[in-house]
Formats: sequence, C-alpha cells, structure tokens
Amino acid sequence: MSKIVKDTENQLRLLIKDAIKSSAKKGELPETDELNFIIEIPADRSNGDYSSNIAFAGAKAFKMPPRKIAEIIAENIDLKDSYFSECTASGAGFLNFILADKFYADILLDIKALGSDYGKSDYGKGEKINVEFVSANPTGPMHMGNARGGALGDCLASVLDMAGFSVCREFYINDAGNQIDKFALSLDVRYKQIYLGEDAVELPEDSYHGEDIKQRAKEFAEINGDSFMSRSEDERRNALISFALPKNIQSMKDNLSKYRIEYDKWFNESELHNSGEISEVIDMLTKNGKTYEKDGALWYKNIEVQTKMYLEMGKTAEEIEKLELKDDVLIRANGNPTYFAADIAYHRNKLEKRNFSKAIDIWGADHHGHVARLKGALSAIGIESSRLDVVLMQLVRLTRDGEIVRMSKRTGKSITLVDLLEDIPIDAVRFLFNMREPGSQMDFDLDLALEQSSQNPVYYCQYANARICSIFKKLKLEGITPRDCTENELKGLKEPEERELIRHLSGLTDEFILAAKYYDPARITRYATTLATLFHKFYNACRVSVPDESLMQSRLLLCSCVRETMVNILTLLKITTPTSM
RNA sequence: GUUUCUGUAGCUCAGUUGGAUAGAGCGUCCGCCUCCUAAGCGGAAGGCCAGCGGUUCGAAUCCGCUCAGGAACGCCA
Repeated sequence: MSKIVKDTENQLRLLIKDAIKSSAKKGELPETDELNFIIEIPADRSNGDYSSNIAFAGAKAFKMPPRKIAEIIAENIDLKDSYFSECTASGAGFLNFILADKFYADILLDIKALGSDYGKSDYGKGEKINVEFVSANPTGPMHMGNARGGALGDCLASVLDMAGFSVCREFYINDAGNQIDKFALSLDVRYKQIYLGEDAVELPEDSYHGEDIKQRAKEFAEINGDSFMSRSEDERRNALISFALPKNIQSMKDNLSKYRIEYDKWFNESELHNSGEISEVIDMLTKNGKTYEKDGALWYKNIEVQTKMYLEMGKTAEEIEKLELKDDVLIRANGNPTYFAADIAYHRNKLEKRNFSKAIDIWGADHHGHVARLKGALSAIGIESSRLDVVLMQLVRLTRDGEIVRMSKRTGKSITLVDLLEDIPIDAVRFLFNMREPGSQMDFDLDLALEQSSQNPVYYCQYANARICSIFKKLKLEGITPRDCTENELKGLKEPEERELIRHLSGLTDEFILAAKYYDPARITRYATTLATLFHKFYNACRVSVPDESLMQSRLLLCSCVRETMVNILTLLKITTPTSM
C-alpha cells in the first residue's frame, strides 16, 4: 500500500499544528484548544497542491481576521525535510502548499516497488462482505438490467477487494416458488401444443410467452417424444422442470462467464425451503409477535415494525401515517411461502449462518419499495439492519442514432444480454456500464460503444497503454533498456505535464478507497480516463527519447508507472490491455 | 396520492466531509505530424448549477417548499 499520500497529509497537519504552537509561544497567536480544520487539494491547482482552511476555522478562536492568521502561520511554518517546498497565505485566508521535488520522486519509486499491488490498501481490514448481483430468474433470458447489474456488481466486488475487504461474489438462483410453477405451466402448455396444435391448449395471460420456453419444450419432446402426454400433470411438469431448469441455469452461467463474471457462490433458493430455514424465520417472527393470520394467509406486521423504526428516527405520527404503510403476506392461503419470506431467510443465511459482516445487494431501482421492509424484518429477528446495504441501480435505455432502441433488430423481441454481447465488444460494455454512478438513469449509446476512437473512453484508455508499449519497443530496437533511477534523477521530472501526471498517479489508492466507501466503481473508470488524458498530454509535450540519458530513463520510469497503473485498473475491470492497436 | 431516483454548457456527464474565477468529453469553429502510434494534442465559443426561500465568513453542495421527468406502490419476483 502506498503510504506516501497519507503520510503527506498527516505530515501537513502536524506542520500546521507546530506552526500554531510556535506562533503562540512567540505571542503572535493566542493560546487555543485543538481546532477542526481540513486539508484538501484545491480544484484550481494554480492555488497550490494542497490547501487548508485553518485560518477560517480558527477565526473565532483566535479572534483575528482569517487573512492575518494565515499570514502568521505561513511565517512560522517549518518545511525543512518535509514533502513541501512552499507555504503561502492567499485569498481571504487560504493557506496554500506546494509539493517538493522529493514527493514526486518518492511516489514513482513507490509505484515501481509495489508493481501490481499498487492501489491496494487495508482499508477494509479483511472484513467479510457478500456482494450479490444479477440473480436473474432462471425462467428466461437475461435482460439489459442484468447487463448493467453484472458489470456494476462485478466491478464493485473488485473495488472492495482492492480496498482490503474479503469479498464473495454471489448469485441467488430463484429455483423455487411461484415463478417456477409458472415456468412449469408454460413449458407444459408448449409441450402439449406440439402434439395437440397451438389452438388446442391456450397459454394463460400471466405465464411466460417467450420463444425460449417453446424451444425448451421442443428439446424435451425430441428426447422424450409424446410419452409424457399420457402421464399425470404433476409428473409431466416435474419432468419438464428437471429438464429445463438446469439447462437454463447452465446457459446463464455460460453467458455470464462470456461476460467475464465468475461467481464464488451460486445459492439455490430451494435450499432455504428444504432446510427449513424459511419456516425458522417465520417462527422467529411469530415468536416475536410480528405475525397474524387473516384470510387464510399468514401476515407480517410491517406497519408496526416500520412505525417503530420511523418513530425512533424522529418522525411524527402524522408523517408516518402519510407513508401509507402496508402489511405483507409471508405464507399464502395456498400454503406456499412468498418471495419476501424466502428473502428474509436468505439474508439471515448470509449474515448469521455464513457470518458475512455485511451483505451488499445490487437491485434494479424498481425494487426500491422492498428495501425498508426487508431491513425491518431483519431487525425484527434480531439482525442489525445496517448490515444489509442495497445498491439501487436505475434502468438502462439503449440508443442508436439518438433514438431509443427497445427491440432487437434480429429477433424483434426486447434486447437480451446475449444480443448485446454479440453486437458490442465486451471491453466496451464493461467499461461503459461503469461510467455512471448506479443511481443515475443511463442511456447506453450503441454507436459510441462500437466507435474505435477517442470518443470511446475504453479505446482512449487502452490506447495510452499501447502507446507506452510502443515507446519501449522502439527504444529496445535502439538498444536502450529501462533501468532503475535514483531519487535525484527522478527529481528532474519538472515539466508541468510530468508533475500533473505523477500527482494523479499518487491518488490511485485513495480513489479505490472512496469507490469502495461509496459503492461507486464509476470513480475508477473516470480515474482511468483522466490518467489517459494526462498521459497523452505528457506524450505531446515531452519526448521520452532524448539525448540526456538520465532524463530519458526517468521518463521511461514514469511511463512504466503509468502503464502499471493503467494495466492494474483495466485488469481489475476485466478489460483487455492490448500492447498495440 | 405516497415512496424513491434524477434535474449543472447544444448533447452525455464530473464536481470529494460546504471553499478561491463551476469542470471534462462529444458536437461546432481554428490550429499542430522531416520527430517515440494523429485511435493523439493545443486554442476559441458555449452557464441565472430547474426555481424560490433558509442556515453562515462562504452554498452547485446542507435544510424547507415549488416545478419537471423516470420508477415502484400485488397472497409477482
């Protein structure tokens, strides 16, 4: 882990505190208690590399105008042997700092030493986190929402991993319950239609109408012929399900694998039914007085639980009344548990039985109404609800020629994950889906994804890497091989383009930590795009192959650090890094 | 109606726990290869941060209200 950036900020904090102490000793500032102040990187870099608001924060305590305080601190600060070369007071009272040459040299040496570990940190302290994403129904093909969820969940898991968490990628297979009955019924109808004709058996309105169901029924018929026509409905449906479900699940695994997603755990909902865990949570809720019977069904007292939660949060009774809370069914009148009941058991399984300290679920935003009641139900069985975090992801629209695309040209049906991956390079899909934060509605531009130019950020980033490879290749032909550089040599990298590039490199570890903290992998694609921009600027402004051997080697080392960083990021996003383009 | 997400340049979007003159890319216009990949770089133009009020040294950012758009409000999942 790169400690230099962290050390730099800590050092700055101490330098400021020391300066205040020595000013107080000289009587230039009054004695005061610890002050809360921040250290930040100014948006406008011409104001320095770091700045602090200490003078504003201390204005009241010191009973002096901020500008005056800043001047006194700047006067008394001792920068000898620090990572800073200059401290000035400016504006209404900002304290600005310029980084010293040593900082730049040390960052590069650090990156070089860390190699593929550069960017990793122990922020997460090995905490066990479960990231569940996609979890598409195995009753049909995966759609665009699954495509975004897949890219997002997989990259979020990687980001958490980089930030020092111990991550488990999980897929929840809904292989039980209502939709499986519906699946069976749909298959059954399609199977019978093969032998009796399409008009003889009608497909109910609320069953699955997709071509994929027809296809599975046909495959079943090719193997078994009409032998199941004479069997009982139960036997026939069971046979159809045991034939079609594994095939569908395998096909999801294959397609996700093509999308470069490998799960650590495929969790079957049916396990929760078979093991009795669903009954267990229902018993727990009942024991805690959170259920009642009505109309032959067993209900969960959502209104009661959430009202209590909201009252604790400080809402008034009137405000809660307006929320129009509703109770929910746990066991239907027909004796089958609902999805909700299974979900409570599933999350208890993750958090209690398997001891994950946190469960992160990636859900489509259309499920947002489910979050509060699930959290409530968890707390009602004694599980701290903050241990579940749900990342709600807004829906995706596809556009082509500026128009919204709803249907696939080839099939005439809505576009599936498979359709998308056939048309668009996987590198582009994975990158573009991670360019927006999850909560923003996004338009996925099909033309842009196919574009092989700077307009397409994924190519732009890959190109930076390819250019660096090309430099090394060219110099190798001239008999020049990269060597280690001394700190003094690296201090010679003083061009503004070099400095800016190195400063950006230094921020990688923090960026991963922030992406992990805010569950936002989009920060990383943005970081990569900026890195590419700064490299291209450097490339244009500074030649690597120059007569000054020391400078050339320093620039080579800078290039290799940029390459290391870019490759680390793209590899993490599971995007390829071609050495020539 | 209630919940929830969103509203920043012509378009797509950044904008850190409130900080200095609000940033990028695309598109438009003008430039840069006898030199490591022009899939690149530089410059110009483009803004009432949806609106109104509040909090304070200071608000795109925090709070309240209003307006506009998406989504959800099932014994579906």
